[in-house]
Amino acid sequence: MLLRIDMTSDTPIYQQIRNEIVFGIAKGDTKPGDSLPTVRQLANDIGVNPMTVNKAYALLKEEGIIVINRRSGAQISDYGMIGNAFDRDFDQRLKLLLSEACMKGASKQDIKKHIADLIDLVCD
Amino acid sequence: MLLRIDMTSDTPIYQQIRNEIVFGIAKGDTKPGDSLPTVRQLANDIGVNPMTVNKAYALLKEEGIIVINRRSGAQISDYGMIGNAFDRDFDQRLKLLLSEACMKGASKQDIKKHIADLIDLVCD
DNA sequence: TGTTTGTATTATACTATATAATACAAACAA
DNA sequence: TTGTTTGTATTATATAGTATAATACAAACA
Repeated sequence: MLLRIDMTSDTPIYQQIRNEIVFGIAKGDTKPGDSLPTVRQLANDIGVNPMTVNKAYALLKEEGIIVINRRSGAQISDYGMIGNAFDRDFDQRLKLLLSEACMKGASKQDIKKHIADLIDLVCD
Repeated sequence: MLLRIDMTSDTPIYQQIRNEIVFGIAKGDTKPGDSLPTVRQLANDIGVNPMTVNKAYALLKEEGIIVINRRSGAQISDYGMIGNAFDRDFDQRLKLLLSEACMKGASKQDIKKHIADLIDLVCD
């Protein structure tokens, strides 16, 4: 479990941890049933406070992305069951991205092409 | 100039103001050369402190989206000249969205279709 | 000259983030 | 049972971001 964390980023560390795990799942590197490192282990690897990792795990748990057994630690859940992929928050963030690209002069075709390329990069 | 601001949102107000203006430009409601309300006027309309609006304007100016003449106020700049629409930050945010959709079980085709629909909604 | 503009300054309050040091109940191995 | 590891709760502290508030000032223009 190697997570790329940028300490200088505006994005909070616990959020980055959560995102990196999402990336791993989407790419297929991490699959349902796979175990995550313990809170203390991951905190030690990254070099942050255990409570920061705990916050990331709590967030993932709340989202239904992982399940936590007190002893065996955290495992990737059956994330296919979570619900609608395109909820309001998702659409809001997506609309903002599309608008920014549009505003900067990218054509609709440019955007679609660019996204199609990225999908193959990040999705399994 | 009607901006929809959500006071209960986690997104900072100055950020929401900036985003709403971006939406307006992408959709074609606001065009290069168009004037924005004065800092005090917009602050009064929305019901926030003038310095909050000023922060949004300063951000838009830094991004090259508006130009500011001390007397005549803020105007939409020729945003086509800003640079590459797909910079590192843009791709990072886009990858996260695509990964989340993938993780939740959406197929690549689903995602492309959904995005194609949204593009027509938000872009001119 | 006088008014409006964006902007700078200073102060205050609140919240989020992160670290730190403990502590505790649950789960399991011995 | 006993002992260890797990996630988690608690409390305290420090820092930074956000927002408001009250002024003040230089630039632009009628």
